[in-house]
Amino acid sequence: MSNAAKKAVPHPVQQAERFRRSRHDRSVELAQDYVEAIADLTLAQGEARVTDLARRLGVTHVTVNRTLARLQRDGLVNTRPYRAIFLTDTGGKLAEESKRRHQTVVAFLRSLGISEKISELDAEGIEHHVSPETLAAFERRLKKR
Amino acid sequence: MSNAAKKAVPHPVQQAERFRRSRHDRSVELAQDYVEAIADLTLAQGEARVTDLARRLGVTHVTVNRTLARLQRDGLVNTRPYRAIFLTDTGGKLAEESKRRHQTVVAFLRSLGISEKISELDAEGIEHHVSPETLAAFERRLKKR
DNA sequence: AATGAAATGTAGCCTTGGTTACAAATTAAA
DNA sequence: TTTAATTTGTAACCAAGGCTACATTTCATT
Repeated sequence: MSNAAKKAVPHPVQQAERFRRSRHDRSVELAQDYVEAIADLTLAQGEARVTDLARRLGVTHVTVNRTLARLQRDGLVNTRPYRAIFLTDTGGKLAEESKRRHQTVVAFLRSLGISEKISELDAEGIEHHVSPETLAAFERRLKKR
Repeated sequence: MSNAAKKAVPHPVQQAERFRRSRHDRSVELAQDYVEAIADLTLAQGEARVTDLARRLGVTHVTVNRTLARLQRDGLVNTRPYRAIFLTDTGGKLAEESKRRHQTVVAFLRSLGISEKISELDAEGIEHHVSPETLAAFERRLKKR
């Protein structure tokens, strides 16, 4: 049975597509978490330092360091040894977008009667997988009542 | 070091907690995707084979192979060289739970007016981050109209 | 039963994201 | 200004999850 398609399985290719996207999402999540944290810290204390990020993200400063190198490579941040970290324009935009998305998801969950704590917790994972369409639906719902 | 806490930042520790959880979630996602796929395939064709899984998950058979080794190590599947893959009791339970969660999330998104395609796509990413509380809220909402 | 195709396994490499241990630079205090 | 503490950087390791290339097994077909 080479080419004959007698599988009773549901659309293997499309399935694969889904997993691929969800895998790709994962690679962007970290970047979003970082730029968001950097934006917050910069706002709150004037600058974002490696140690702050480490504490905030719950990892060691080493991990932060190497991740920042990648983010710089990808054009999201500017760093110089022993200096504060700054977002590039691209990074800044990503941060804003992420923050907005995060807030929307949290507000939406809250509107379903979920506690603040759980809303925040779940949103952290969910927000990265919400497409523009779904985000729009959330916002629609929030306005509508 | 240690005890001085004079940061103006919002609850760094709790923040870190969130990230930690979301990181942990990621490590469980793959397992869920695999057991779900194995359950589906077994149901649909009587057995789950490496190649099917590879096609389904959009990765090479090599990746599937090594992942299966990990799943076996973790007690979710039973595999023997050149044989079909079977779920353990634990694996089976996880698969069912995952499937139910997946369906609920999809149904919930659909109920918000989101297209089937997008619902499926987003659910794939979202479902892994939905806590029992939130899932319950989704179900509540689905029943309530 | 022999042979060729398909499935499965293995070796070895890559990137990401995490770690500890140690080195160097910066900052704060004596 | 020297010294001590803190912050940042670097080296070297680990596991997970991808890959390609090649070897082996199984299966189908003649």
